[in-house]
Amino acid sequence: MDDALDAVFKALADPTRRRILDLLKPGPRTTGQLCGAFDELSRFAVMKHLGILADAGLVLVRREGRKRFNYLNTVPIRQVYERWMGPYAELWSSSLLRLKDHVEKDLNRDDKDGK
Amino acid sequence: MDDALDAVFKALADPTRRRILDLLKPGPRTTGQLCGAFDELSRFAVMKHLGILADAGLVLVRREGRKRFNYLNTVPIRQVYERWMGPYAELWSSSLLRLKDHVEKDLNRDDKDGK
DNA sequence: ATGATATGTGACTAAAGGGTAACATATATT
DNA sequence: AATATATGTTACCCTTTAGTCACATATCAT
Repeated sequence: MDDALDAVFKALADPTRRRILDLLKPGPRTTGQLCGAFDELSRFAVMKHLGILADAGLVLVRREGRKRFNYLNTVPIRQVYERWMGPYAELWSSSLLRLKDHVEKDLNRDDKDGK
Repeated sequence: MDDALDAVFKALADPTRRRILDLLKPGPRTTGQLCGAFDELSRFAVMKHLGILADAGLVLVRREGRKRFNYLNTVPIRQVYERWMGPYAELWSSSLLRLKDHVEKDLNRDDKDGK
């Protein structure tokens, strides 16, 4: 039981990896630059996270000499979004409005029951 | 080191939970209905997953008698999307185009080096 | 009330994954 | 060639978590 975006979700599950993506948001950074941003972590921990992000396709890598530039790739994030926001879902607004109605009905029920 | 959406990402990390969200996409389902869709899993495993999804705010719950209706809430997913697709990121197209250029440069370099 | 249905809880097990330390390779610079 | 810099690898520890079993509670129908 496993879907295509599994690696992406697993990658996004860790806060350190999300912070890495935050750091890559303005533009590419080398591995060393990223390590510098994590004083509390070993260099290798950061590299491991970068590897997981790269396997998931969230980070694209370009090597230049002894430097490795890491790029944020937002395509998988867009796919995540579309998975549950796509056309087959109930419309966001109508869905929430309907739940709001239900909850209000519930509150009324609770009031009547004196809970 | 922990951000506001931590529970959401943790919740999305498991394929069973993503399947549950898929099942809720067309509309609300009761817990029992969801259990029926997972022959290979114990009923309690499904309930545990629903609890995690509810804690993350991805599933909203309305109780009616002995039934519990589970609703998909897409708001956190939209927040995930906006975190890295927002205005401070490099534009999706330009970012990818720039990387494409870099990769092509890389390929040329490799060719020259005869790798 | 009583049985059937639907959901909630406590304790435990086993695998996955984040962390470090020590070691290895590759590239630039002098 | 020799040193410093930047990145890659192997082996191990420990916490987290997905899973089960057994038991408990609440609601509907007769």
